[in-house]
Amino acid sequence: MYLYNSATHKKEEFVPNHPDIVKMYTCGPTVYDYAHIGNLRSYLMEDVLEKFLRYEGYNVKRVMNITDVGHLSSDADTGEDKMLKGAKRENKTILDIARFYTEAFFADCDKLHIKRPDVVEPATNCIGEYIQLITKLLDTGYAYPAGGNIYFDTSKLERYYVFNDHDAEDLAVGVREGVEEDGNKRNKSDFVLWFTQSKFEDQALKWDSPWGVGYPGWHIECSAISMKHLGEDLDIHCGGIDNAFPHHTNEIAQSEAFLGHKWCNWWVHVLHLNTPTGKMSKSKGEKLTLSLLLEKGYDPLAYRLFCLQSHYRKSLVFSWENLDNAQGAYNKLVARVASLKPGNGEIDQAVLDAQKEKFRKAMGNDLNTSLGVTALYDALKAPANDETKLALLADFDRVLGLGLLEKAEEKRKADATAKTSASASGGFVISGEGDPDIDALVLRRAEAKKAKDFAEADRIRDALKAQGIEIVDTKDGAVWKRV
RNA sequence: GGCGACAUAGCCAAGUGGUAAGGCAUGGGUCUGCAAAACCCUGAUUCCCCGGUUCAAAUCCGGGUGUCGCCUCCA
Repeated sequence: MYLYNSATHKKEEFVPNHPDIVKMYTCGPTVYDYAHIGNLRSYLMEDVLEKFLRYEGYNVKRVMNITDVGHLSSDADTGEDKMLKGAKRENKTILDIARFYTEAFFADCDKLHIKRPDVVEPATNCIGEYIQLITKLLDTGYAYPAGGNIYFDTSKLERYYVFNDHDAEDLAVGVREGVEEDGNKRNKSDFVLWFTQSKFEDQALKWDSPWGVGYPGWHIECSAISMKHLGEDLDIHCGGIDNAFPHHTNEIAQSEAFLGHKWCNWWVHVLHLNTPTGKMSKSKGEKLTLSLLLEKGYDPLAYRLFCLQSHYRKSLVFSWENLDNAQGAYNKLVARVASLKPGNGEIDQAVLDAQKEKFRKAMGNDLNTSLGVTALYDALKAPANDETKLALLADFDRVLGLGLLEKAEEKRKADATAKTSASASGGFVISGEGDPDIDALVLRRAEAKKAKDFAEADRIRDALKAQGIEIVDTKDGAVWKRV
């Protein structure tokens, strides 16, 4: 497959270091609050990448960290730590909070059909590894102590700004409010590997180290956790675009200084989901969590479709109108799949192969998920029997993860249940929950219709609608449901 | 201020030099007492702007403009 590499700014043919395995690392969530759907977009697109690699026959080992140290006590993040404060009042420890939001994160992932990585490692599990890494960097002269902290010396590297042509002089330190230049640094771009002088007054988690009691810097966890589980090299490192600098830049600096050789070949960055007014994480309005989408009646998989219709390297604007579009498209897709009849003839191998090739080509071109979704529609329109179409849909869904066959099966079952629970009266069938009062009204409306008293029929329909009950006529009778 | 990405219909988008896929929405039709659902039909003389190369440019080159991101918390 061809995959865009942020490190070279080019689409390149993907070739893993070892033919038998693809080593993949993902920067995981900071678990101090619920993830918003913009966070989840990144994990969703990375999930598609992993699934496509598997689809192409690769063995994938994927590792994800959980950031549960370093940021939790920060007050810099405007008001976002309210939940943490609230939880503190409830006598929960930071680790309880981390556990709670880690579980919430994976619960969201489940709903979006995002596969759990093979290894999930909390940052607080690997203090020994960080110390080992930092010790070697100090021994080899890549790191230095200053003001109680250990810093990485970026001037020791031939090339520090690997993603962009930054110039140290151009970096505007202090552009953001609350960020002050650290006088201990030898170079503007140096960064902290180990803190003993806490930036935050109430840093709750601390560990002993050769340099004093403290806690690790922001970047060291990803390098150490990756090496712990994937060894000295890495095929693909993923994350949101905001991580490219400085987080990933610093990871490369410390990892390659430690290893003495090239570390990771492919850097995959997912662009942001924005609101019409700007960046999601800073939006002032309601926090867009997956739970909120569910409360409003959206299917999480409609959100997945919404993401898949766009491309991971393009920023995407979220609006309720856009999500409505996606939900409508998803419902139609499920309905069309549900109307296919299984066991309808033999699979047509020629059609199957031709359609699969189109899908592979689309997805293999830097994960063109928009064309991947088009392949679903092409499969539904293919000149073949239903058995072939179902086989294609099942095949593509291994990567797209839209759960189309499962949803279609649910829909078929629900329709069948409604039919069997229908009560018949004089040949007129009423489907619903079986409420006798409502059934009686529906029947009265049917009789009014039969007598061509449409005014009365519409009156009953409107009256029920006022109670939140909708009647839909079918050729066998009427179906009512609460909306 | 510096660096980077992106710009195609109301919206999401495909497109990698040969005359603008697909999806959603809209509008029209069939069906229905009406409605809903379903099905059929429907849309860009043009791809942010201005130049250039070419027989031919959404695609290549140059110059603008706009939007978004990063510049030590961020997916």
